[in-house]
Amino acid sequence: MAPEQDTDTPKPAPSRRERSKQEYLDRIKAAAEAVFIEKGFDDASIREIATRADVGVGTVFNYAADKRDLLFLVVNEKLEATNQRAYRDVPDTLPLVEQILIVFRYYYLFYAENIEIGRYMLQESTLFGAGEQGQRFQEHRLQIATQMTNLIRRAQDRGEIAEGEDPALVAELVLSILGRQVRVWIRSKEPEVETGLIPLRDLLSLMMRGAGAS
Amino acid sequence: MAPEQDTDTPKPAPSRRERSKQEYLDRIKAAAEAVFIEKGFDDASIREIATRADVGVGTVFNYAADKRDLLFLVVNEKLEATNQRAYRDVPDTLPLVEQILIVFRYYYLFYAENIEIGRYMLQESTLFGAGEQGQRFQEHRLQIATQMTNLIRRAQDRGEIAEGEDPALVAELVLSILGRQVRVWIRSKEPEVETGLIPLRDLLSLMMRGAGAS
DNA sequence: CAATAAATATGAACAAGTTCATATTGGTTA
DNA sequence: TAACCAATATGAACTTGTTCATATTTATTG
Repeated sequence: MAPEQDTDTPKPAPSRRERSKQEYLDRIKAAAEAVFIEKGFDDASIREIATRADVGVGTVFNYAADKRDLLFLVVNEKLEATNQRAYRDVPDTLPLVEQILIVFRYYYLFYAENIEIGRYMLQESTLFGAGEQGQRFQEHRLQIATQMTNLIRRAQDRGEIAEGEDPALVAELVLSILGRQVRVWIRSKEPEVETGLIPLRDLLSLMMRGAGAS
Repeated sequence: MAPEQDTDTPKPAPSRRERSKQEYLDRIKAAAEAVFIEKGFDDASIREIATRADVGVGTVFNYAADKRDLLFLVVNEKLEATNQRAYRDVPDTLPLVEQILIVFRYYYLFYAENIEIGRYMLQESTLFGAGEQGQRFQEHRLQIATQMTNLIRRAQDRGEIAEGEDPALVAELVLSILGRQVRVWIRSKEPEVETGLIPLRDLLSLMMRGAGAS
């Protein structure tokens, strides 16, 4: 109950400076999230975020390299949480295509929950990689690829995927399908999750059986 | 030799105003292209483009809705030309995968020719659709899908693609592969065309034979 | 505690995209 | 030609992301 360990313990009682820093960060993150959700990325202004966080404009840039970085400061952990949940909830007994669709549904739900920001995220995800949060975002992508590869490898062990195939390559194909379809989907006026999943099922089935003639 | 037909002919002798407009447009396009190529998208400034075109800043915005629109005013026709050339040069006798790779090589060459702008284009292509040039860009994408569908339909006629498959769905899968790989490729430091094409061949082959076990 | 150094906060200043009221030009009508 | 209207050009002004010299706060040392 008493966390009052001496120095050198894993949790050496945060200094006043560290506490202050954390408080600033929390306030900025909260304000940024609110404004981004209210107004979308383009119409959100740093000045308004700073004001709501009760912080100087310049201070915001001590916590995020730029506006884009600020957005990903807010969404990165949400993204990671979504991903965690998605793979945790995949039943081990379902056919691969159904498993993938469950994972994809989580992603679609995430984007649907906040369309404006989701649109912007997908757009930026093409290149974004500089800055701390950009780095983190790209690492998250690697994780997604790894997890999908594992899902496919298990399907291969079950005999659903041909012996000789490289699970990583199949995963690449699966994520290609997701990438294009989610972009098409999110461009529509009011993207609806179940509607968006329909073409995914078709494409995944096609991928499984192959396009070539016997 | 004398194009001095009366009114109502298809080409009714451009009025002074039309000529002037065309000249302004030409000057702005030329200046924009030069500056975009010299400095890339972000570092190109409207003011410099206006100065080089010998035009007021405001005038630029009479010819393009915004900076992004200005870029696509310059690149849209190049893109369309590239696409034309790509499909014109596809031999009718090659296997489908090789045909697709020839088309893809043209796309990669286009992007490689001007990496900075290419990166920006791929990023914006996710959502860009408002404004005149955005419209045109999205129409171009539809055309790309149609052309790929036709290529696949012909392969189906040759017996390369299974009878029952929908060529449009197969085309969707092919373009999914392209979309992801070109994004991964262009994110690298110095994207080299032939290197970028390697994973495409693997993925297209996988697509043809299918991932599922016999 | 006083003095010093390091970390952090701050907002004025800057740069660049965009808007818009006004001026200019081109076409049309009397 | 003169008078009027519509199209187009223009740059001052506004907004907003971003930088940076300075002020403030916190930690450390003597």
